[in-house]
Amino acid sequence: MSEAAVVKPLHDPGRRRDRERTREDILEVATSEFADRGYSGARVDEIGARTRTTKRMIYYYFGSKEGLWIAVLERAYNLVRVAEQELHIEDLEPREAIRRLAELTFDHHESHPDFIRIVSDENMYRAEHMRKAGGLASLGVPAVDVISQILERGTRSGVFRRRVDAVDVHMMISAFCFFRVSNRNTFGVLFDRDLLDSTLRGHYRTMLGDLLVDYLCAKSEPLNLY
Amino acid sequence: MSEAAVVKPLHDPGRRRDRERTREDILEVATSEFADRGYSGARVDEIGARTRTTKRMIYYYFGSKEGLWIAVLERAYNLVRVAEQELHIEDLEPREAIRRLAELTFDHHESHPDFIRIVSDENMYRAEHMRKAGGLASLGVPAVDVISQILERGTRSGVFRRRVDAVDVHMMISAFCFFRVSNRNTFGVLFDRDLLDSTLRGHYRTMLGDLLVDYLCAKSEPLNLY
Amino acid sequence: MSEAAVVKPLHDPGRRRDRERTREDILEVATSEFADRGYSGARVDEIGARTRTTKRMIYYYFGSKEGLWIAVLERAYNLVRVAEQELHIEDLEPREAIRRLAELTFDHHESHPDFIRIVSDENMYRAEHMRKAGGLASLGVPAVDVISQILERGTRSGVFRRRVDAVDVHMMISAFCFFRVSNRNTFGVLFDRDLLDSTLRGHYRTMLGDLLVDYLCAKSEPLNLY
Amino acid sequence: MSEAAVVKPLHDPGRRRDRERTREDILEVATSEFADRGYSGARVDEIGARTRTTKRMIYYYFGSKEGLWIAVLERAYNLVRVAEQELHIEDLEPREAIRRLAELTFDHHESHPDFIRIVSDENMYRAEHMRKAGGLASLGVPAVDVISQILERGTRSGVFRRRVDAVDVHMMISAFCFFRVSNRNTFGVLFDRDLLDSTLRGHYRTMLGDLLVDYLCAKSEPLNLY
DNA sequence: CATGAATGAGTTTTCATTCAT
DNA sequence: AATGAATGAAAACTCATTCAT
Repeated sequence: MSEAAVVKPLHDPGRRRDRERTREDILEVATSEFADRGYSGARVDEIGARTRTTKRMIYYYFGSKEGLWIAVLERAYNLVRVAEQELHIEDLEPREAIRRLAELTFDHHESHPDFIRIVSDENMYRAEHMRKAGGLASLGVPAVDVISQILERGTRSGVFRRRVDAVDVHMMISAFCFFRVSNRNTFGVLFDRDLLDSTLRGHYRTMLGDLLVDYLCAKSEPLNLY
Repeated sequence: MSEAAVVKPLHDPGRRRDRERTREDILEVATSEFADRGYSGARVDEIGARTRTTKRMIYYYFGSKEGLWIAVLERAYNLVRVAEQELHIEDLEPREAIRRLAELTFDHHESHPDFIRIVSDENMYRAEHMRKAGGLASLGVPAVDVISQILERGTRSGVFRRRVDAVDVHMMISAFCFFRVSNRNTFGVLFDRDLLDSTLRGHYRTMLGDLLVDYLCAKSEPLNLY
Repeated sequence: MSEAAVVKPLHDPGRRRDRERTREDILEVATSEFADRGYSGARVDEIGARTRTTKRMIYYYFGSKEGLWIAVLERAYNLVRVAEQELHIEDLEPREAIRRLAELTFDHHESHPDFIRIVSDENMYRAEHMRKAGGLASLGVPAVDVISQILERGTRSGVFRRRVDAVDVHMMISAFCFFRVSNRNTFGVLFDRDLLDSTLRGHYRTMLGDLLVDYLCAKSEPLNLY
Repeated sequence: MSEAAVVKPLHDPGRRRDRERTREDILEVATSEFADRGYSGARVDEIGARTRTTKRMIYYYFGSKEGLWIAVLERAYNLVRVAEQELHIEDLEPREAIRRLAELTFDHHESHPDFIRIVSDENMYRAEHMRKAGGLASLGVPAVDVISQILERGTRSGVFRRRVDAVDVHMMISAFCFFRVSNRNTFGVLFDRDLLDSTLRGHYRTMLGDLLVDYLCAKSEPLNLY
């Protein structure tokens, strides 16, 4: 079908334009399209076509395809941050707390494959857009602080005998959860196992907790990161 | 620079043509270019220009950009398989064997960032090209067999008390090693830590071994995968 | 001459853009170019260059070379239909009516060699594009109805004694008129006669009428088509 | 599939090469391919691939795609000429003779659609290749001579009262027979009738004879061609 | 603010043909 | 004479972006 053939009832001129609604509409469509085809593979035309308005508005609001991608990235990370803040594990026993934290990450990754795909692709661009964005630098610090507190409590109480760095714990959790989603497809072909098979969900969720707890509780030399 | 400005002896008339050499030359350049810019972002023109021959030969030998990508994927995975076959850990103590295996994977991922980027991008395409390729299905089985043997020995000797599945062990190792490279950039921005910092190399290499050994040696319920 | 050397005001900024004018402009140029070189031989570049706008607009409005060809076909047949509707022969004596109808067809074919060439080429493609087009199926029915009425009147009045099918009469007329134009060149080489020689025009025009009238007025067995 | 991937057992080096067999093999394949896709649409690669030998031999024997097309044209017309020479109608009653001649043409066109398609396409090129070929000029004369003799006998005997030119009779026959095959597809779409439907074959074959006989037997003014 | 039309610069792919033994 | 590898030029098509009201 030719480009010119696209005829779409544009939004009702009699209804008050809502900038925020239009922006949000575009961002939602763009997130889905970028996640589906990657930054380079996504088409501005296609995003525009799936929007309530037209392609022209993308340039109106975001300036360029890159500007749209950056806005999508910022929005995606902010949604994660909001989710993290809903976790309340201050009073849990340290081993249980680390399990709950890991499970939250596990669940969030599973339920946000679009986010994983966008982050994956941003890594293909060596995070250059995140660096441009500003406001994303050190966005992970609060999450690490939560881990630090758990580790501190566990160490004080003696259940965590290994000396570990909170960022590294976060990395272990992320690696496990991220890989399971991001590499699902190639892993499936190579090993004939679908890591997202719903019957395996509990298995992997428990495994992650065990992995962390076993590691943290084992005795180790004092940590010397650098 | 315009294409026309490139002055290059198109082929050496005095040298015997060699299908395999030409193909391999193209594959090497394509691997690097695809890794650098992704499938969609890479340019056939550019790949051709960096080759001993011309863009035209890409179509002569591989038919299309997609055909070239598939050939690159097949070659990349076969190089991994060859590396795996050089590992000889039959006689090592089980805990030491699993550490050595993990370290091999760790080292290979670190020294082949191109491979990681290509696999990442193939996951963006939901491994559709790998499925088309044929010959890549179940390519991972031999690697899993090695793990199975280590686990069996460790279980028999009593050092491994946890019942685990070999594919899952492979997944843990891969997730750790893959994520460290694939997500280096976004992780760096969010947590201000370069996972590939050379001074941290030993730290993470040891961490992976500890993680696995702690997990495998801990006592567990009998495994029931499904 | 290289494309780059063509200096052309790409569009007149002072004049209102007009979808229909642009489309029609492209269709006219395309008709001429397709007729001249055939579907496969015509060049999108060349069509674009002869247009008020650029090659890009061909894709904007018609999506592909094939889409343009289909649009050209539809337009060409619709022009024929319009011409047919201007014929008013209801009150003529049947033999005279059939002559006038044949002469209209004769004249139209002679004055629209582009149309003949395009139809010839579409037959090379087994009319696949016409089938895709839709809207062209049974487009000939009105023309056949006109013939049916003449035949009916002629039969009733007794001047047409042969029982004939209207579609077949149309076929005879078309075959004669079409061949004269479509096969002019090979016929000229083989028989050293130019069927379109202007001094022969009246000769062939009369011949067609005679052929039909002689046939229709001759006595025949009852028609049994199938 | 890439070009390079074509692996075909070339002809047996131990068997004596037969130039003529190879040429004829190529010509047959080329005729079929040219008829199927037209001159411009046919691919030298594809013709080569369907041959016993390789594409390279086409250039070896025919010099170019155009050279091959010319050779195909010459061969096609020579096959027609051979067929015409098998007709023996010297002793038939003139009306019967003209019917038999027309039927021979009718049958030949029906059974050689490849020939019709090639001639159609050559007309798209304004017979430029036939003019280059040489040996095809006035190739039709013998066929016209046969008609001249029939007309002469019919006129002498008084059954043909119309004064007609032999070339024109040939044209009428050709137009009818050629159109039925060449325009089968577009006619089918426009009028929902397949002119080559086998149940209509006798109908059209008889119609052509009637058309000619009615015309030739009708009384006319003296012929004055120019 | 909003928008339909338009577009320059690439990008993949194709094709007849030639090279070099 | 025969052939496998190679190729320059051009072709169709795509894409993010801007024009002009």
